[in-house]
Amino acid sequence: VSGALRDRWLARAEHRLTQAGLRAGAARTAVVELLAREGHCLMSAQEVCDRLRATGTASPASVYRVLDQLCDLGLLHRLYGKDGVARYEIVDPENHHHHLVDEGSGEVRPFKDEQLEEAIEKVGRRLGVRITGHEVTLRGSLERPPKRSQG
Amino acid sequence: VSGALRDRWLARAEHRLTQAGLRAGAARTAVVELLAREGHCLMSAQEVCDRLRATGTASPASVYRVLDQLCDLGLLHRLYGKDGVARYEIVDPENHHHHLVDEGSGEVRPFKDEQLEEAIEKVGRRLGVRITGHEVTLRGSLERPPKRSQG
DNA sequence: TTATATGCAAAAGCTTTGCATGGGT
DNA sequence: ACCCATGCAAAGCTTTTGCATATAA
Repeated sequence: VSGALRDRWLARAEHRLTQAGLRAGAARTAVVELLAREGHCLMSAQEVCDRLRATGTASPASVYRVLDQLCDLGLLHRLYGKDGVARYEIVDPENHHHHLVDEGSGEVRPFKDEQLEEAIEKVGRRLGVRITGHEVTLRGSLERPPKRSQG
Repeated sequence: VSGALRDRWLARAEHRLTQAGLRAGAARTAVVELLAREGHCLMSAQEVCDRLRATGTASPASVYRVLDQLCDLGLLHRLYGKDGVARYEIVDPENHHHHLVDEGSGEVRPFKDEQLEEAIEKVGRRLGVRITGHEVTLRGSLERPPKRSQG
C-alpha cells in the first residue's frame, strides 16, 4: 500500500538475494518488483504469471523458481487457502497480519490484532514451547448489519 | 482415541449421510469406518487410499468422492499443510483443537486451549464480525529443555 | 425399479524439472 | 570465465471426471 512499505521490502529482498549469491535477471526482477507493489496479501503463482505474461517478462517456470527462492530466504510466506492453491505474501515484520475469510464470497480481508498476538504468546508458554511462527484464519459473514425491513 | 468419540462421530456421520439421500456402499463404509477410528488428526487422501488398498475395499476415486461428501456435510474438515496436500480430520465439537508443528521434524501435535478460543471470540467482536470458524497453526521447536552438559 | 455408488482410465490443474541457451558480475 | 538465470517442453503429483456397470433402498 504505502510506498514506504514497498520500498522497504524491495530493498531488503534485493539485498538478501545478492547476499545469497543469486543474480538479477529479467524474470526475477519483474517478479520481485511486482510483489513489492502488490504482494502484500495472498497472491497466487498463477496471478503472478498472468500479470507478467502481459509484458512477457517472466515465464511460469521462472515465476515458480523465484517464488521458491524468496520463500527459502524468508522474504515470502507461502500459504494454502481452501482451494489448495499456494498463495504468497511479502514478509514484513511491521505488517504482520492474519486473515478473515467471508463465508459467502470467499473474499479475504487481512487484519491486525495485538491482543491476539499476546494470546498466542501465552498459549506457547502454556504449552511449554517457544513459538517461532503462527497463522490464524478466521471465517465469518462480512455482511453489514441488516437494515430494518426496507427491501 | 476413546471409543466414545469414535462411535459418536460414526453414528452422526451415518445419520447425516442417510438423511442426505446417500447410500452406503462398500467403499463409503470402509472410508467412514477408517476415519471414525483414525481420522482425528490430519489424514491425507493418499493415506486413506493406502490403508484401504490393502483390503481392496475402496478405489482412489471413491475415496476422494466420499471425502468430498463428508466435507460438504460438515462431517470432515479439510486443511492444507505446508506441502499443499489436503488433509482431513473428523469434525467433533467436543474435540475442537488446533495444531502445533515442530519446525525441525514437521511433526504435528494437536492441542486445546480454552483461553485461545476466548481470545478469538474477542477478536471477532473487535472486528465486528460473527466468527463461524477459525483455524490456528503454531510453529515451534518441540525439543525438550537442554540438559546441563550431560552428553 | 430407480437413483446412487463404484472402479477404471483418462483428464485436469498446479508445480517441478531436464536441458540447452542466454546473461550477470 | 564461471556460474546463475531463463524458457520451453516434458514430467510429476494430487485430485477430478466420464462412463459403463453394480448395487442399495
